[in-house]
Amino acid sequence: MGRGRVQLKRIENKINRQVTFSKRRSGLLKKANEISVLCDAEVAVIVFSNKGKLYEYSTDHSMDKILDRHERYSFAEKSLHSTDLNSQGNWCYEYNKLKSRIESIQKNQRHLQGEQLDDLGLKEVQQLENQLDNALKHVRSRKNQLMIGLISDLQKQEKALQEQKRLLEKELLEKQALTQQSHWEQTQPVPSASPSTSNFLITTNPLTTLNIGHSTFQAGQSGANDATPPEIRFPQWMLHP
Amino acid sequence: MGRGRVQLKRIENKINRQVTFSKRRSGLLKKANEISVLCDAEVAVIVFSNKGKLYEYSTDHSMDKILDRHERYSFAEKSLHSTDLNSQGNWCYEYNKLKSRIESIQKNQRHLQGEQLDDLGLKEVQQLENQLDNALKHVRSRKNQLMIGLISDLQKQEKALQEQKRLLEKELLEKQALTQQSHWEQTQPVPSASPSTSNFLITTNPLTTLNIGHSTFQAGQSGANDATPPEIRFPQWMLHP
DNA sequence: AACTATTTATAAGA
DNA sequence: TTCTTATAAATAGTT
Repeated sequence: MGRGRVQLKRIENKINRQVTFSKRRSGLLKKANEISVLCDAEVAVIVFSNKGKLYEYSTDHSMDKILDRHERYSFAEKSLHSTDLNSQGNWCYEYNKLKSRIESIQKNQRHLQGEQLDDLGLKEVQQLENQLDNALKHVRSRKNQLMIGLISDLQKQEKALQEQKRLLEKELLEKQALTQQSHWEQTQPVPSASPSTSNFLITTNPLTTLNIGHSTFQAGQSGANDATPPEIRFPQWMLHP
Repeated sequence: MGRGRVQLKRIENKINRQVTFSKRRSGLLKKANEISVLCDAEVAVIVFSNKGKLYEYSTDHSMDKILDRHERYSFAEKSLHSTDLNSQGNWCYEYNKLKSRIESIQKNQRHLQGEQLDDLGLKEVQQLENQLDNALKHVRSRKNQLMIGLISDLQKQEKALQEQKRLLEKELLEKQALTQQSHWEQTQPVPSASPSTSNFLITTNPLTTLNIGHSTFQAGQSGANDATPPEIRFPQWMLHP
């Protein structure tokens, strides 16, 4: 449909493929809706782009219902796993279903970790490579985001520290002035504690707050950092990229 | 698409509806296959007729894989299933144990696919990056291995073909010689058929064997290629890396 | 994202 | 169901 007969094989030009995907995807979903409405059928369509994005259509927006029905329908080949376990009823059936599911997931996961690749063909390996490449892009983007966040936090912290330093210096000057004054006037050997102390507490506050913020940000990391002193420093990897 | 504009509403005439269903169903599945092949997408289509009969298509015949991926992608409704089953004793306990195990594996898997990265901290993201990088290396190595194997096969094939060609040429020369001889001597108007034919069969053998290997490699693609001639060629992606 | 020349899909008819 | 055919839709290539 269009200017030129279409070959049923992968479109190699990336741009073209993407454009065709977009057009045909909407066409497919439209047709799915049409047959569903016109013929009173229950339809589910799931499409993953080669970049891993999901697009879907389902009659009445009830994807789960349809997938459930599908699962129930393909109930034929299930006896294979649960033959000798049939005596215990469907709990056992469900249990073994989960078990085989775990196996299949784990197999997939091993592939994603670059293990157990011998049972994959060329096409599958190619797909896997694309998938991993894509995942890596996402992960690096997330890492970048986190690093930018950390840098911004540190910059705020730096600013707060400078402000704190400024206030302390100011306080020190005042104190010196007072001391000199008292020395001169021979009165008030102890400087008044209340204003200066309250000042100190206030200026300390931002630092504490920032540390809290920082640890919140790091919360997901691991429990192994518990012993780390509240010292501000860059992680190793940040210093050696 | 046909004689008359189509109204997007249920076709009331039963026969008509049935016929339209049949036609559009095959159209839908065809288009699903097309977008899957053309755009390298993973597609699943499930259709239940209003009489409850199931029709389906899935890329590479791996419906379960795609449905799993879909479920992983949209994982909101999980608690729904496990809550009402809590009351049934220790089968249920084991069951739920497996279930939570699946969830944890799937979470990890999502990370390996570059999804759901928001709940990861910097250190974890870093680890993930390394892991993926590593996996990618392994996958590429395996890919390389497969490609080298394929190339070596093709080279053998080439060699066999050249040998075949050589024999055919030789045979042709002999035949010509015989013809000339017979022409000259006015005897043996038909050249002896038996040795040349048996030679031909023997030399054809390697080609057939290699084609079997090749089609095994392509097996995952689709059933629509049946009409493709047994031509020897590289997959497109191999020519444009 | 729009625009067409074409190819495809398919509604109606047989 | 299947085939044919007129016509509506989809879409490949282009802008």
